[in-house]
Amino acid sequence: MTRIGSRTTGRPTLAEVARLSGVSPITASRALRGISTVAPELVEKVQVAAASLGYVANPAARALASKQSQSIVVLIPSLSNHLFIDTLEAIHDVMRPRGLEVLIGNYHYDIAEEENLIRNYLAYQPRGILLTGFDRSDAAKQLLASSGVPCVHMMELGGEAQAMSVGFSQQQAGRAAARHLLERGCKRPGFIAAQLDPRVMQRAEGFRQALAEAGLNAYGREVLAPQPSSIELGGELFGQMLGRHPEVDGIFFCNDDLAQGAILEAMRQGIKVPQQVAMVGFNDLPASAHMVPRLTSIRTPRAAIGRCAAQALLGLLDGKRGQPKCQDLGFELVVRESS
Amino acid sequence: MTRIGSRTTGRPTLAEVARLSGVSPITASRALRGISTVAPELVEKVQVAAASLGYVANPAARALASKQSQSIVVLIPSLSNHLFIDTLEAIHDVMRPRGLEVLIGNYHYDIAEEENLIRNYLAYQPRGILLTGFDRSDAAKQLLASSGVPCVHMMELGGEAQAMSVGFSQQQAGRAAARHLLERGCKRPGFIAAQLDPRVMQRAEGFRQALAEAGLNAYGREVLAPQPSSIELGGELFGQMLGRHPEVDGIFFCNDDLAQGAILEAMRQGIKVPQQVAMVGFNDLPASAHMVPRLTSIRTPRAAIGRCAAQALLGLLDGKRGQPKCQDLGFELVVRESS
DNA sequence: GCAGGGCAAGATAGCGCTATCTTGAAGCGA
DNA sequence: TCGCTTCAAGATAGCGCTATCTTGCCCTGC
Repeated sequence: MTRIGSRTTGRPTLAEVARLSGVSPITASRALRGISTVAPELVEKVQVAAASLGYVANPAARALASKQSQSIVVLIPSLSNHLFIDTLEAIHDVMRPRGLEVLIGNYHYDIAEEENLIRNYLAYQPRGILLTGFDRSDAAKQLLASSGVPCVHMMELGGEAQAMSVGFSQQQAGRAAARHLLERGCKRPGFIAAQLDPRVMQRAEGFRQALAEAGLNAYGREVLAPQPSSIELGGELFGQMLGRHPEVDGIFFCNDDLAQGAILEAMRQGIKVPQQVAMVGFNDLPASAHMVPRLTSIRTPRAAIGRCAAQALLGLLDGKRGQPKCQDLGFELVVRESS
Repeated sequence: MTRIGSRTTGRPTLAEVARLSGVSPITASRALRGISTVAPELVEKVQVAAASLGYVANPAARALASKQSQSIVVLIPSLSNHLFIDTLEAIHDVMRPRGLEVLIGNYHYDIAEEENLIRNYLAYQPRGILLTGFDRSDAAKQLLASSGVPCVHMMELGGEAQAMSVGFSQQQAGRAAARHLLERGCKRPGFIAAQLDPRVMQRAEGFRQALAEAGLNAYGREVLAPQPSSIELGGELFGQMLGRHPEVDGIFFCNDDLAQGAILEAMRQGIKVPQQVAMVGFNDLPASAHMVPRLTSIRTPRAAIGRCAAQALLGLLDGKRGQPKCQDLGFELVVRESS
């Protein structure tokens, strides 16, 4: 009879599996972990016993004994933004089949909150950490470095010399947008951005560079807002742009939702896109291809970044050598009706 | 000197905190957990020591010793759908300040996968589980029941007698949409749906009931597709509706993205909304208020459901009695230009 | 035939915490 | 003053696993 009221949980333990299959607990442990030194017929017996008891190993005990959890941590700056969802799902798709739990930390674009999350999540002894970009507090970097937990950086490239990164050049993407507008004959291009996180500012920098190279005033027509980007804000900022710079004939938006809001606002105001103002978005969100007019956008490999970053991390865990430090997955200008 | 190469992790332990503050480990443990039987000056000393060492308790050890993790599990059918993001964020906002980790399980609308996730997540000995709806395998229900882990069901109401639920009546929402179309003078209303999960079908049922009560053929004009809903699919299904039932003069969409796709498709085809076809969406997603025409929709309390469900679960954990079994948070018909 | 190597299986000893029991000093009334 | 309760603090004993060391068997080869 089971002892009721003891400190036990009622869940079957490895010891019970071992007893049922007539081996020692350590052999049962090895059998279930697929360690090859166990005889095939014992493995079979143990698996049958485990299945019949509905045994699932206690992750806490496992983590404590082995000094390693089966979890990996992903730190992202926002969940409400559709962007990171695709990346997260791809990460899940890679990690779960390997039995790794994905712990998600959302730091709401707040460096201090990120540092805090890192401190707390390191206590879980994760197998690895996936980070967004390179912009974090020195204390956070210090924590990560001294923990020895493998890290992969997503979205941006470069960063610290030793850092592993999977992403694309935000700056080049900004340049590509500018060049496209110029090629389409825009003489007075403008830039609308929100959130103003480091990646947005890199795109802005690329955009400005390309304008400067074309002999235009790089900072001529910009409307920047610190709040999170949204369709609603896109309409507003577009209105502000028209008020301040009525001559604008092409706009690059740092995110598609802003551009979508602007397209809808333009329709309300009877402004013709692209005849009066061309528009180029960023990220190629699902709605963009269906706007009227369909939105030209820079498609970013969000899912691929998640997948490759996850795989790179697994590579680090398996001790694979010779992995590239820096994976540039590029981006793609998808030209549609709005430009 | 610390022993290198031993089985230890290098992270500071409770024992070190205790040594540094001159108390026993158990007293340090109690001090850090805020257990009131420790003298204030000792608490202070322990906290100072912990801070100076950068001590963060090992969750695995804590979970193993106490038979309880500091995590709660949320099972949702999809992440890519914007719907559950709002709910998830609200749950996080309630749980994290209480020091609870949120483990997210996405079962991709697959009952078998959900059962599997439940089996695996129960091994974490979570403090509680938040579930989506009531539609799951008997084995899953059995697992949950015998685990004794408190559960709260989100999105739908009712279900099993003992179950705690926070949501709204999907059926009533479907009725409300139908009644609104009828009030607006629609004589030949139709219904477009995708995904066809249980909640969608409940809305369909409510919609049909209201039509029947008005003396109309309840199943007259329906276009149902099993694949996930999306803007693109909305345009397609709208096209199918027009092909099969050209007389349709008002459509209820089971999700806003379908309606958005239909509005955009209507614009392309030169079909006037609402003059030729009125449209009513569901969920009031962010873009809906900005469509041209602005989309009438049924606003669902997604964030509130997450928040209330999380609070209800905390209530169960704290052993609060007399909580309502069933919290109906209602919904709101937001009438805009499309109807 | 026997020493030695190889290797499957088991015994042992924790991992870093907390539940529970024990101790001892202080407080209090008779 | 004494015996009682009260309660802060500590000692002890695991939680359920796995790393590591040990055992003992079998197979070689000379």
